[in-house]
Amino acid sequence: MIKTIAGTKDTLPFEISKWQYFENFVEEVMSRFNYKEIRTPVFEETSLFARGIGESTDIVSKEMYTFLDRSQTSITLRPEMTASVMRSVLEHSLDKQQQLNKLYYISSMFRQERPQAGRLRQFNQFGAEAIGLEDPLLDAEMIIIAYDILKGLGLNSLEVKINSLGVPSSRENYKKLLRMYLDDKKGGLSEESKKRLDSNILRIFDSKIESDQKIMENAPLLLEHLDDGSLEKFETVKSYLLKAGVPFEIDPRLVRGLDYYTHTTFEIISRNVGSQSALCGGGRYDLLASEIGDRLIPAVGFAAGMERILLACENENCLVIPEDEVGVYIVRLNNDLYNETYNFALQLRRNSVKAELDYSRKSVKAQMREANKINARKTILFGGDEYTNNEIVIKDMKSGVQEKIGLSDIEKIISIIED
RNA sequence: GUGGGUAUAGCUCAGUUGGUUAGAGCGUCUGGUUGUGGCCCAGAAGGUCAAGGGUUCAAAUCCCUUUACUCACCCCA
Repeated sequence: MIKTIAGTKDTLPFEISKWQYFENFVEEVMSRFNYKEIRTPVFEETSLFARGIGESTDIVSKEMYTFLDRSQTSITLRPEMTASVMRSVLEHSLDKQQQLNKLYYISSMFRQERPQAGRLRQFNQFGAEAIGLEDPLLDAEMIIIAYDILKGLGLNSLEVKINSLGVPSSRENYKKLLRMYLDDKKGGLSEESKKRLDSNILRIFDSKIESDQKIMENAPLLLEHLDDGSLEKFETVKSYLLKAGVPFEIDPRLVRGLDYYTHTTFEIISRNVGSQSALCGGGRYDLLASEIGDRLIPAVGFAAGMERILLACENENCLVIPEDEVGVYIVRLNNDLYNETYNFALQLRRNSVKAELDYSRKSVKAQMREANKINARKTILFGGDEYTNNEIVIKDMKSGVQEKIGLSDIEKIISIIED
C-alpha cells in the first residue's frame, strides 16, 4: 500500500473546517491591517534561497529539497517565503510602484528535517512582510499582527521575545569583541559551537549545551554594543508595543538562524506544544533585497507555523469549531421514486439549500438515522400518499414537529428549511 | 545525521508464566413489522497479530534483522 511520504500529512475531511476557520481568521485580520495576499511558486531557482537565506544556515546547508529538473536547472522547494516575496517585489518592481508594500501569505513550505511533534517536512505558514520603509512602527506592527492573531484564536500561554541585531557595522565590531572574549575559552566549547566561531559566531548563544551556556553567561551582549541609531530604534519599537498592549520580554540571546536579519528580531513561543515551541518568528531584513537584487529595500516580516499553532490550540482547548450541519435531508419513502427524489433534492440545491439524500436505496429508518447522524436540521419525507396529493412532509429534527406542504411551493419549503 | 519508544480490526486498546477457532469498546452495515432519527437491544461484516528469519511439539507472546510510525537532540515555524 502506498502511503504519504515521511513528514507529510493528509488533512482529512473531519479536520478541514478548523483549517478553513484558521485561514479565514488570518485573512480577516490581515485585511483589517490592509495587507494584500501574495502567492508565489512553490519552487524557485536554488540560488534564490542560497543567497537570500545564507549558505551557512542550517536551512540551506542541510534542509532544502533541491533537485535538478530535466534541463539540469537546480530547483528548490521553498523552505520559507520571505526570499520569494522579495524576489517577486524586485522582479515586478512593486517597490517602484508604491513606497510601501504590505503583503501576506498562507502557504506550504518544505524542509527535509527529521519529523517530530510540531515539525513536518511539508508544513504551512502564514506570514506578513512590510516592504519599502524602515520605520520602527512597522517592526512593531509585525509583532502586533502576529500577537493579535494568536491571541484572537484563543491562545493564552504566549511569550513574546524581542531583540535587536543592530546594523552590520556595529555588529561586526561586536563580533570582534565576542571573538576576543572567546579566544581563551574556545577549548571548552562544543564541537558544534566551535564551527560557529567562523561561520556564525552569534549563534553560539543559541546553544543549549550547558558547558556552552556557562561560557556564554558572561559574554558581552550585542544589545549592549549597539550603535546609538539602532538603540533608539529598538527603544521606539518597545514603546509602540507597550502602547499596543503587547506583553514582551527582551531576550538578548535571540539571534535567529537566518543571515538576513538586521535590527529587530522576535519570536512568539508557547509552552503548550512539544519541544518545538516557536509558533512565530520574524524581524527586520534590510539587507535581503540587495543580496538577491540590485537595490536596497528596507523590509520587516514574520512567519508563523500553522500546525504548531493548531497543536497549541488543541492543548489549550481553544478554537471551538461549530459542528457541521445540513439544512435538510430528503427521505425517500418508496424506492420507485428514486429519481424523483433526487430531482427534488437537486431543485433545493440549485436554490442554495444544503441538502442531502441517500444514494443506496436504504430503508426509511436507515435514512432517518443518517439524517440524524449528519446533523440535518430538517428532514423532508418524500413519497407515499402525500406524493400522490402533490405534497411533502417536512419535519423539524429538534422538536420532532412535522407539517405538510405543497410539493411545488418551493419558496415556502425553503423558508421553513432556513427558519 | 544521532539517540529512545512503539507496531494486534477502520479508530482506541486488552491479550495472563509461549498452549485449541485472537478479544472488547467505538465506528460501519442490517434488523427490532406496514412510511420516521437520537437512547436502547439483537445480529453481521472486518485481522497474513508491521514484514522476514530463528528457537520450540507449539509463537501475537522469546531471539535476530528490516521497515514504518513516534518522541527527543540538532535547528527552525
